[in-house]
Amino acid sequence: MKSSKKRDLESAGWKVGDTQEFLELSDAEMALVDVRVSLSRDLRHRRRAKKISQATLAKRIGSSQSRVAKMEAGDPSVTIDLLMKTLFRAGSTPAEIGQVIAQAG
Amino acid sequence: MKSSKKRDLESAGWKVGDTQEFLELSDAEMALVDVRVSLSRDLRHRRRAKKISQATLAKRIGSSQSRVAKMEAGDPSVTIDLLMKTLFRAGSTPAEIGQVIAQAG
DNA sequence: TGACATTATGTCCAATCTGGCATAGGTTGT
DNA sequence: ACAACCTATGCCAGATTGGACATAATGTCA
Repeated sequence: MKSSKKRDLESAGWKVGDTQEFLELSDAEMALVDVRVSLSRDLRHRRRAKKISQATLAKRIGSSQSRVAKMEAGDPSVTIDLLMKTLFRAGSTPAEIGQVIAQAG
Repeated sequence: MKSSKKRDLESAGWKVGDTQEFLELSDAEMALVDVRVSLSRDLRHRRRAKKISQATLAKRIGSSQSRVAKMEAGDPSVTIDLLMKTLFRAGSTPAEIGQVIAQAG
């Protein structure tokens, strides 16, 4: 595990702790985090490409600015289900989302 | 919406009701269901390819037979997060999962 | 048919999630 | 510096989820 990735996870709000404790994040769980982070970034890129604020996007998709912020931050309180639902609502296709996931990690 | 798809959703436990009520399932929500169903089928195919029972898989990934059954059935109580976590635990790669999602629908 | 394995369905409840609110922090333009 | 806008963070109540258990339904083989 590269320490840069550990910093990424920590800064995103994941309880990582020291190296020992870090091992409790199984491979599967880390892969899930990678997927979540990839979808988060995609959402942010797409919103910025449309040049709209988090608040505007939130209103359009029936959520709140704070939750959009957490989605884009890859916050642990955000599920992949919510991210994918949001991306679909924002117009993404299964092919695009699949592509993002295929390149996660 | 093809009535065959409506039957599929109903038989999978989704509250669909009549046509009017059915419209409440937005495009985004239906896309999500498609993703869920695709991942469900992939999980079942992979388990059968390994020739192991739901109970055996459940034990290996730290879940229960009933939940594995619900995962494979695309039950509404199963999230995409759980399906992806299960697939990762079973050895799938992001590329494989992304491919499945890209072809959902 | 009977015995056994496998899968499906229903329910429960602790844990997790989500929209919303409040507010803090940050950025931009004047 | 100020105002206006945008983003981040903390929190909460109501809703959803997931492992577990029981049990029903289905499948398989002799």
